[in-house]
Amino acid sequence: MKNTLIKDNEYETMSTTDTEIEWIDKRNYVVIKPPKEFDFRECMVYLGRSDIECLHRIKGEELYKVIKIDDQMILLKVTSDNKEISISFLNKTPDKPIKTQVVRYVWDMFDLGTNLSEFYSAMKGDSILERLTEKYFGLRVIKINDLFEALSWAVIGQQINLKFAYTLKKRLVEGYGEGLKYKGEEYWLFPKPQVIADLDVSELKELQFTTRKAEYIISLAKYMTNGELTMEKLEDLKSYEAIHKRLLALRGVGNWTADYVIMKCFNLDKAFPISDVGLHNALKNILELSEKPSIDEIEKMAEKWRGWESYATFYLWRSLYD
DNA sequence: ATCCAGGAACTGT
DNA sequence: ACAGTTCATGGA
Repeated sequence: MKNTLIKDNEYETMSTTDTEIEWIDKRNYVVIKPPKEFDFRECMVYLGRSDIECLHRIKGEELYKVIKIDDQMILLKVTSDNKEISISFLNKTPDKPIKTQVVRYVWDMFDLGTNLSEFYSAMKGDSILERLTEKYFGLRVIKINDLFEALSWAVIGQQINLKFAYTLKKRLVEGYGEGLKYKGEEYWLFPKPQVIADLDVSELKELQFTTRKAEYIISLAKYMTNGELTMEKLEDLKSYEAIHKRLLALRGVGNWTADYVIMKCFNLDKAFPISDVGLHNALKNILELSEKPSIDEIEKMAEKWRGWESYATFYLWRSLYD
């Protein structure tokens, strides 16, 4: 992580694996320069899809979220006019090394390193996606930087309606996560696997988790705390296929969960939760079908999406919130 | 009341 | 390999 200070009030750059992040340190806030294919409002529509989401708060066009870096709870307010993304530090102004990590966090959360123009040109001529890429121009896959959170959230969402899924997540977060109070409101972090690993199934059943969901999440937490399952180990596998196979070996993780997690935690845009009911409903609506399309039919439609299945899925999900 | 929900494991063939 | 069954509870 090298930072080159150029001049006061000019962008300094931070290199990532594939791009450079341009940003400015303004003391109690920082400014990031996003790529031109970025629309903050479109991303906020997705972020605002549940009114009981507990891991961030939306007020008007402002996103509030607490994150933890180097053992410090940092409450962020994120806003953007699409030319700049501004990140304000509300509860404390961190030092420079922490700020660089916050910049990376927000950069990754909005998947700003992906070249969306490539996606858009690949979708030209596609009967479904071309229209969506125009309609939702600048929408980016909202990532989850915590593998355990992504896995747990996917397990929670298995075979139950989304509203109840959010209720379960809220109970888990407020029961076992760390919170920060600021101006009368609470902000939460997703629980650490170390905490969940020591729970008994009965403790999660009290929150109305089913026995299976409780078993899955506790065993995933154990794998993560004993080091069998880490982000680093998965990244070392490199390919989508290898990571997918590794995730499938975990109890409670099937095809849908593996693809969902890869989509939310990795920069592998071919992850494709093809069995997803939301995806099916989006296609049914857009194509004005009387029944949801079959997997075979979706595979046929998705031939043109090859390499961009995650983004195609995400744009279809977005269409559910119009 | 009935059906389904951002599925996955288990069982039997 | 593949299809059918079970899990389990809330929401519309």
